[in-house]
Amino acid sequence: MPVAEADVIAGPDPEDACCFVREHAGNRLLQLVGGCTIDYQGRAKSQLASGERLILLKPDGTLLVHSDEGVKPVNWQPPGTTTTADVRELDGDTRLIVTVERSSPDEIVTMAFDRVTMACAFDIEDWEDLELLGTEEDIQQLLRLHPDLVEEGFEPYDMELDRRRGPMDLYGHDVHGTRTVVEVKRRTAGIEEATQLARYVERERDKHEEVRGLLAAPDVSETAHKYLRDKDLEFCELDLDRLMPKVPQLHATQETLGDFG
Amino acid sequence: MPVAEADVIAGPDPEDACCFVREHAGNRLLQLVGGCTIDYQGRAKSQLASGERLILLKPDGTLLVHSDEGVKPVNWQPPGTTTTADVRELDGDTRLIVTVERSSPDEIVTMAFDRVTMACAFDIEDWEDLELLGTEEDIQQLLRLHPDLVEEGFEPYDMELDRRRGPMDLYGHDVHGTRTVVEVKRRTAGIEEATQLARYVERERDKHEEVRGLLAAPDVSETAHKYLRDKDLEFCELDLDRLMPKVPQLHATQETLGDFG
DNA sequence: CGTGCCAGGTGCCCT
DNA sequence: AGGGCACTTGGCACG
Repeated sequence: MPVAEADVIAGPDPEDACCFVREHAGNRLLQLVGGCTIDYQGRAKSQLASGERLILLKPDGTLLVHSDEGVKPVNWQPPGTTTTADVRELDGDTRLIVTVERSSPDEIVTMAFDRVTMACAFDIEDWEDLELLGTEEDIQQLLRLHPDLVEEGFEPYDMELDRRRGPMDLYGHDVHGTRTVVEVKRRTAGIEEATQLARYVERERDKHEEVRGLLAAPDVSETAHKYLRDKDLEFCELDLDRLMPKVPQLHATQETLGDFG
Repeated sequence: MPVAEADVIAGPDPEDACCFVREHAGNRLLQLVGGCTIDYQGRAKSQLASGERLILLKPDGTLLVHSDEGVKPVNWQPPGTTTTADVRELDGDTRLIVTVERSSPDEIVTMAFDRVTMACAFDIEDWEDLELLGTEEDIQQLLRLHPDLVEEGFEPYDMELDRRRGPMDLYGHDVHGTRTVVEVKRRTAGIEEATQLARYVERERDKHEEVRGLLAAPDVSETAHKYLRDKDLEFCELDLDRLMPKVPQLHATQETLGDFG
């Protein structure tokens, strides 16, 4: 297996940096570190005065501009962009100008460097997909398998491949045979989640005599709880500490089933 | 001004890489490129089989793990983490293990490298704040200044420093003196945005005789439009192409005002 | 493609 | 710290 070497150049002049970008953009994972101004125009518009940043250009056309703080890039562009590098005279200096643009929506990010500290490029190949456990989907499926964790006697309909019933997470009937809509959340439910449940239940109440609505979440905000009571809906506390440990088995079971399906 | 040089080492062995991480983590912007497995345990849980990735560790404790595609990091941690580097025997190989953890919530990301292609560290200092134009806040303020763009004769209350009236974007009365709540959106409004307006208006209708509700957005989904009609609410189309160009003046005006305030 | 909705969402501001 | 909400949200699945 060939070890892809990293090309690194320290403190290149604008011309060298420009060639470097042209050579590797859209091809390898390209990095630029240096002082630059950044302008963005597209869905919104932004300007960023000169400062030192790390620029990442992925082979798929993704742009990321990171400052020294925080998770979110200070500027970015989604995959599918095209990159241009040029050298221009600006304020009597020769500068590297890198633009990254895309269409629909039309957007452009322009980076004007007053100094390039480092440029490097390398191949990274990643064939693996992230396996994520503990999503809302996981919790839903657990509750489908163990409906008593929602409420004693609750029995969900099988909506596996029948989304025509609607976007409800769980739909079934309670111990008294009353239709019951359940909206599942993996974290503290707020007013927005309560509203979402209310909307689903309202639709069902238009069609049927009596419909209960349950918001199943590890916690609920006070405002949301009040809203639920106003709308004749209920909160159902989920004990994530008990549920989460069951998730790995669930995934294991599904892999096994996959062998047959 | 001292030019911060980048420290770069290519293909370090695990021990060297370990020292490098210990030396720079939490101090400079640290990068690792190489093949690794990644495990995350915290609010959820994830596993990622061995593949080549770019790891970024910012001085503020932010962790970013990027693969070769997409805007979102495949794993991450927000600022405030602590980093540990160790060398361990695993499957008969000596491997670099880097862990990044934090508390409240308790979370840990563990990276086990089977190869480090490159490690580098450098200082980037960025004192500048992004100036973003065309946010929802901008559009709100424009409409406050030019209420006729919402509707002929609309007059908003001055809620500048009085949030007690509620979280409504705009609140005023129309040409007939009828109370009118306006929810502003910068992009196509969907069912969620319609629901949000409905919630605000419902509260006001509980307190007052007659209240109109306007969803002001560049567009609205069909479902949302229907929902608005059902709830006796209205859609108000915003012409962003006409509004956006006015935003720069708005910001300029506010800077000027800032000189006096 | 539009529309809805989850996300380990993140970040901001307010109480 | 809790809570509501915008975000150049991004990403996916479905009609």
